Amino acid sequence: MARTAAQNRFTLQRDRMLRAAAQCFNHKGFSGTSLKDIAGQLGLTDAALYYYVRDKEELVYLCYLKAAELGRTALEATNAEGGNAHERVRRYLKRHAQFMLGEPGPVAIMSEIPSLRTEHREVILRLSREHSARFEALLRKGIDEGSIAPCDVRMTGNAIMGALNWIPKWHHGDPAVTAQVLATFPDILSRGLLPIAGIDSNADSFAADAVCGGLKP
Amino acid sequence: MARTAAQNRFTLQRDRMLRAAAQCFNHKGFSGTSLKDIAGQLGLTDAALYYYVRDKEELVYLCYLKAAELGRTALEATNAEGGNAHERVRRYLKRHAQFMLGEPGPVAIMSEIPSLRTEHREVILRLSREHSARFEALLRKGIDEGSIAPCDVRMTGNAIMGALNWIPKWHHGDPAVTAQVLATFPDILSRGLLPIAGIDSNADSFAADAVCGGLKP
DNA sequence: CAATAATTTTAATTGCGATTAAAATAATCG
DNA sequence: CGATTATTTTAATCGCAATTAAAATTATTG
Repeated sequence: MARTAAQNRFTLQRDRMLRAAAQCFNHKGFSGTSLKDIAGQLGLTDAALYYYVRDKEELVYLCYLKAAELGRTALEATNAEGGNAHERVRRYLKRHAQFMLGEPGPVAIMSEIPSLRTEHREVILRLSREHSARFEALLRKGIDEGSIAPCDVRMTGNAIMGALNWIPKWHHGDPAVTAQVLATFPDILSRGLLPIAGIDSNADSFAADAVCGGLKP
Repeated sequence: MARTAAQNRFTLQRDRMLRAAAQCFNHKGFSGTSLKDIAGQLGLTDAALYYYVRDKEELVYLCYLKAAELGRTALEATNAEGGNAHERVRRYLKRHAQFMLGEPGPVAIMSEIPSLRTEHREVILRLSREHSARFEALLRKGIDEGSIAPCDVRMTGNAIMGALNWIPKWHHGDPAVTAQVLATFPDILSRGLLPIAGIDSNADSFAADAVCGGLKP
């Protein structure tokens, strides 16, 4: 249980590594960053990274794992605070964005999931699906209680998560922009969920639902 | 002006190449796809690709260029059809998604812009910014005419584009899902733009606007 | 059909980035 | 301090995917 000082240092240093890696991936693109680049950011030599990870694939895996856990944490923390579903969605979005852009981050965009080795890929995909499922459950709760307008929760979830996950693509670390994002994004993304008195929601979507039947992403 | 048959075949074959490349990139990730993979899809040898492009970087550039032009085309075509801004946004989203998932596509997710060579990167970024600007102008028009609720057009644009651009990430070619996406996405993404009688929009965002002042994508 | 141009392949080459092994340095601990 | 452990570096190696050159094939055209 009690971690030795060494174990702590190891974990801490590895986490610095993951942040450096994420930053490089987002700045220079995945194929454009070498282990040397990442090591360079930390004032180290590329070979030093192998003390912390088996290989580059594991490095990527750990980056993605961290990103996934961060999302889960954001949602759990928000749910723990209570409130109606619409409010929760809003607060979750803000918290998740805060994590991505601020302290625990930066977080790497998961553009290379397919090249993870099978076991790792499956872990990430499972976490990813679980997170989606929990978010969809929250949407459903909102629909039941009336704080969220009826909608196709899977597609709506995908849309919102997509917008959220894309943030690191155009956000380049400017603190003013960070503040702006945190101030506006949660509202922008949750606004479309509000029930509108007198409008029976998106009728089109329901028609499509009826026509298409079950889906299977 | 009149293109010879040969020129036509060349362009056609190159376009098949771009589609194969985009599909590979999205399926296997960028770092996971070799020229051999792309050539394989076309029943060719890797070396054959060099008849069509100078190098791999140019291949990626052309993929991205196509993706960018496709977005511009979708928006222009929609604007040409007229209608109020909210309706246009909705139709544009549908058309763009249609392009990405259907005929002219598939389209490659632009995850490797940073590793394009400078001139190419600048072309793509310029097109990208121009497209954002045009979309934001459409939002502004909607706000003026009252079909869209007042909002931070830059952030709202980013959010909507993010959700749109993320689609190829989780869409794996199932026709039923494609239909579902086209039927629901445009509504989901444009719903949040509707003015709501009795609600003076997202006051938070405006407060933030006042505080932050200018931003710099 | 001959000749020229267009397209693809075969067979090297090449270079870079990931990886490894062994040595060197720094930290920790009895 | 001496010894052991933790961390990093130096210096190779290694493999793979990109690239190239020349030859072979296929299409076009006068």
